[in-house]
Amino acid sequence: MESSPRGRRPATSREDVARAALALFSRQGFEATTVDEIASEVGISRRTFFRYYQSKSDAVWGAFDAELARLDRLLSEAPDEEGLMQVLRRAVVETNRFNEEQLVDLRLRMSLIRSVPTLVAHSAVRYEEWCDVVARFAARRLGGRPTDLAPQTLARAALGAAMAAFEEWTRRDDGDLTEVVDQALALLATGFDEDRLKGQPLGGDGARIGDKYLQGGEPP
Amino acid sequence: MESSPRGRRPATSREDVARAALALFSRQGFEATTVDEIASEVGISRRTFFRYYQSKSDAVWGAFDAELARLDRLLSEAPDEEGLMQVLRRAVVETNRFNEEQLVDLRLRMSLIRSVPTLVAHSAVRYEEWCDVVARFAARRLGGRPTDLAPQTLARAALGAAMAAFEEWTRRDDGDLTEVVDQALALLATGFDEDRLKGQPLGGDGARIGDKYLQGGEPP
DNA sequence: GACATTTTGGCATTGAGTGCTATAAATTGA
DNA sequence: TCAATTTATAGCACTCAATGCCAAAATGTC
Repeated sequence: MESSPRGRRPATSREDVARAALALFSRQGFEATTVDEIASEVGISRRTFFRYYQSKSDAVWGAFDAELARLDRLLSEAPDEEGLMQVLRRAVVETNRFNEEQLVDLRLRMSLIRSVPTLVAHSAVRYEEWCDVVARFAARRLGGRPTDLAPQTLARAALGAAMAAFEEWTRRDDGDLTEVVDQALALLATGFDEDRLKGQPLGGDGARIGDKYLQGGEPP
Repeated sequence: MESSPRGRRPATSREDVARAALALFSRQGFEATTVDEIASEVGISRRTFFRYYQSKSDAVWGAFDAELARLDRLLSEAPDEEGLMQVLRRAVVETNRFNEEQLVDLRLRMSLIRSVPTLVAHSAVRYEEWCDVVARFAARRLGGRPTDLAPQTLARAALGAAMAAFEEWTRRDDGDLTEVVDQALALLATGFDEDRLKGQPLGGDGARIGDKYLQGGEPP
């Protein structure tokens, strides 16, 4: 099947390195873990670690690239009849459907990403790639270039919604990730109109937005 | 007037350090500028630089803390009758009203922040503080805690809109910052509904949203 | 076995950031 | 004027991430 690989075989894989790194991070903390430790855990040299991941932070992001590609595909393949926000909502929810094992890992990753300052910082770089994908989609739908105000605003706002959903999901130990993501994006589509938020029913499952999104809100 | 300061006088000020740093960054680039250079430019030691700013990146953020406090005040003092998004929109626009001299600096700062990866990363940390302020406001208005999904989604989405506005303003050399910020937040309040985006008039100045926000969008 | 290819390891270097300690400069009070 | 106190600074040592460079190891090919 595979064309014969020519030179020396890799001593390990990106996956194994990420696994070892994540284990160490969760055991002794991100900052307290040095690259040397990760490297020696996997049996490679420090120098080689940096050939697998550009930075210590990058090791936390696992297969994010693949997820991005999937989001891009989902957004591109959506039928034109389906509305802008509806496609976006469905695509983002879909890319966040994981099995139990993946979810355990993801929860660990996300809790690191949102609590360790170094990783909070680094996340901005990775999330920018996510925004680019969404902005390109928005530009196709709205017209204009991906760098224009409308696509950029939509992309960054959608990112914000997704981040809020992740944070909510990470903080609470129960709850379905896809459901929270769906709620956040639905919320975004309301334009945060107070009337719609507090009372009116929303299409789709017919639930009142207020029932699901406003924990402390009393009816007017 | 001032109570007499007790010990040795500071050799410089945060403002002067920031000014020198910014000048060097703009001349030779952020990465190519070392903390030693900045320090010696201001006539202090490297060690002392880190007593003025926690990191090299922080020097780019000038008086961001003051801006945050102002936003907080504007959001707190708004009348209850004024709608959620209207208050937010007005407050964010207001905190971004600067004079010509400040705008020159700001343009430089923002162009660094959005183009230098290290600063893109660091921005996430500072922007989180901004989100906290908005989330607290949203929680007061919507009920519940600032960490709940709705306030968090609104805060992060609003941040996204503001960032998109800054990016647009920084990229184009003309254009009024407050106007672009206002447009982005108005856009957010539409919920990105395609019908509203492409045709319907919006309250306030009565302009069609499509006229202002969609450069390439043709009427349906 | 010679050769090309790919990965790895080690070394040196740069530069950010931190902890510690001594010193300089300023006010206050006797 | 001198001592005590207070605050800011300078300098040193150290850790650690990240990068460039080059030699060595491992593998397939001819």
